[in-house]
Amino acid sequence: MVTLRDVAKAAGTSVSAVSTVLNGRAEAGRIGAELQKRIEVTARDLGYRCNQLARSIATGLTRTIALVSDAGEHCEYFYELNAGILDSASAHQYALKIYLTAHQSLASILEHLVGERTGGVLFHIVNPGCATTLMKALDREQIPYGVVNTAPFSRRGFRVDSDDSPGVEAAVRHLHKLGHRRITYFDYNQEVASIYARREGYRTAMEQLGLIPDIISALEMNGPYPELQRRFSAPAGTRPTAVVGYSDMLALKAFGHAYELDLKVPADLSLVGFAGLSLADFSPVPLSTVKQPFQDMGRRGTELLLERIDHPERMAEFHTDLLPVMLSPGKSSAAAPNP
Amino acid sequence: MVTLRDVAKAAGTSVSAVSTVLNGRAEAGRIGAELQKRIEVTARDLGYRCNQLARSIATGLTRTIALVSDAGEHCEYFYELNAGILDSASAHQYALKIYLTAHQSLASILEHLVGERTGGVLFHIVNPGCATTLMKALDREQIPYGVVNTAPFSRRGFRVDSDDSPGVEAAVRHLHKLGHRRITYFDYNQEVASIYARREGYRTAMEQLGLIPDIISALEMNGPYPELQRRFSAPAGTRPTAVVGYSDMLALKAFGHAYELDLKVPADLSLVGFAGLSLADFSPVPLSTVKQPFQDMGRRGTELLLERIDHPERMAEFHTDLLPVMLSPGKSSAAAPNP
DNA sequence: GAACGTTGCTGAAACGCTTCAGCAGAATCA
DNA sequence: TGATTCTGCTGAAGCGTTTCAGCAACGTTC
Repeated sequence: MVTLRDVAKAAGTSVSAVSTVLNGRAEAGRIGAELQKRIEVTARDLGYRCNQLARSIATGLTRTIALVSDAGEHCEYFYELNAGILDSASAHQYALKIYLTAHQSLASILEHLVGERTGGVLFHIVNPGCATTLMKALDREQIPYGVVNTAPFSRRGFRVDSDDSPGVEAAVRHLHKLGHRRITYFDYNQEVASIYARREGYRTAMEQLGLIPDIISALEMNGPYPELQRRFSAPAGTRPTAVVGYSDMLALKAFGHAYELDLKVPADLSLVGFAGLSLADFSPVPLSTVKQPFQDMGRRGTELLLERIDHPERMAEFHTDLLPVMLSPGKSSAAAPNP
Repeated sequence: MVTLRDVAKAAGTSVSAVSTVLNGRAEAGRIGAELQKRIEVTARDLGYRCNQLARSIATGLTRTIALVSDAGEHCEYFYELNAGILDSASAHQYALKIYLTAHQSLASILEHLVGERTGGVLFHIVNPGCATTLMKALDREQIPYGVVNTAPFSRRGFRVDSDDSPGVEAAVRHLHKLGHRRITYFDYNQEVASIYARREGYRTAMEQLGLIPDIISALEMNGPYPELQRRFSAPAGTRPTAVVGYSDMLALKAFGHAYELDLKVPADLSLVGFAGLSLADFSPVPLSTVKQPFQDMGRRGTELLLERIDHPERMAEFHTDLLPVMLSPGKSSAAAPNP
């Protein structure tokens, strides 16, 4: 390991001169051009690399942020969120650490977070319990944080999420424009912000269009869904001609039931999902879906976090950022069948 | 921030005594029971947390490993691999850092890896270029590494992968047992280890069963796939009755073409995929698939890495670990249609 | 009662960096 | 010419740990 001292010795100068030059603080006219050059050259020749740990303990700052997530299995958007966070973090020379509550106790996560003097924390958390415990501890340790793609769990920090309600509205209008009048909404029973937001979007749009809302809230996340089967089994004149799903996953579950009953998508039934990830593309009929900007959300969250790291006082005010979603028509939505 | 010194002062003793006790090195009979108790109590009362950075620079060891991946968008198994790695890492009190080559230059990743004195690196890399550059640098810096779910890129370290070939064999046998005789294999042209391994499994099984192999290697990863369409358009007596896909994704692409041509799955066409993640479950007809043990692979990789960290000399020998895959019958494979 | 062990604790160096006071010498100014 | 400012550089302290030599005090042994 080449240290500052090694470089200083090789360049025939002092450790502080080397540090100053290598950190680009030489511009203040403190170090002569010739010595500066000499230091840079020897540092490169020796393959010097700053020991960030030592720097961190000297400065009291670490260029590391963390993502804490309680995402369960098969979490689709994990990669996308990650990618966005990393994109922005690495642009600012920050590294990212990951903690999953499913694989580590809260206590041990906390231990790591403060033990390694993590600069700030991004939460992607569904379970309020997890979040509030950790947030309280972080407040005590003065570590900034915020949440991404979840409900706000505190009146401090910030929240970045997608603006879901208009997305579902757009989906309903899209179907309406295609001639659909019996549009069923399909979600499940969970007390999560996004469930309410999207359902609300559906209600609003249906009302404005003068249509009768029809909401199926499955009791469980995993099927089968008898209510849906019942709707699909009705005669063609009364059966829904379109289903908007809370998620791509649910839209595909609807696809499954339609398939069983030999309803053809999109000829007999149009389908619109929500999320816009791989599921939508790999459906037998590419799914029309409302795309959430997961990468952007990760990026935005990171930016807000870095801002809080630089200005801890801003933790006091709570800031919400809702990023727009976009309807992305696939092949699963088409003109309504003739009545 | 409460430091060792603060605790020492409060407990009326020396810094070294506190360090000794708090690290559990007091058992050697070096510290009296009474003082030990006193230190523990005051440390707890003051909310002391060891600054891992300082410890790392003092000991020269960091309890951090990294995952470097060049996984592109929509990478399905990223979460699973991650979860496995984290599971094992956190059991050993290690933290995990993530680097994606798509969002950061190799130089900057390297800078981070050695700058923060990362203990070891797990690669999940498809592009050989990325891997070898980084590996050479890591060798120079004496940082242990290994690859997970990719081809070996070096004769040092280790490789953990799934044992794909028997998985495809099992898939073919499964279909054969269901009466299928015209079984087409569907992959794409890419020079990747897993492509060869799985194709080989198909060839072997077909040969042993006395069947004629029929392989479609798409030129592109994204469809449409005219070859497949042609096969599916053939009359019932000559058309394949089953397709084994290189991945779940490709199996679903086949589903898509079947859907267009009104071939019913599994009545007219059986389908088996490979990977066994969310895609398989959310298909309209739950996909029969060969499940890869991504979490286990992550865990195993981490264990091997930690072993290399403790015994750097073992980097010299190359070790391969192939974990078994398992056929998981869904509803997309059934008895072959009557001829 | 001298030599030696053991027990229990402390002090200080070291890890690799940053930062700041300070010191020469040169340049500028009154 | 003496005072002041600027330029260019160094030395040392400090960040929070670990670790090890060393030192009392006491007990044991011969």
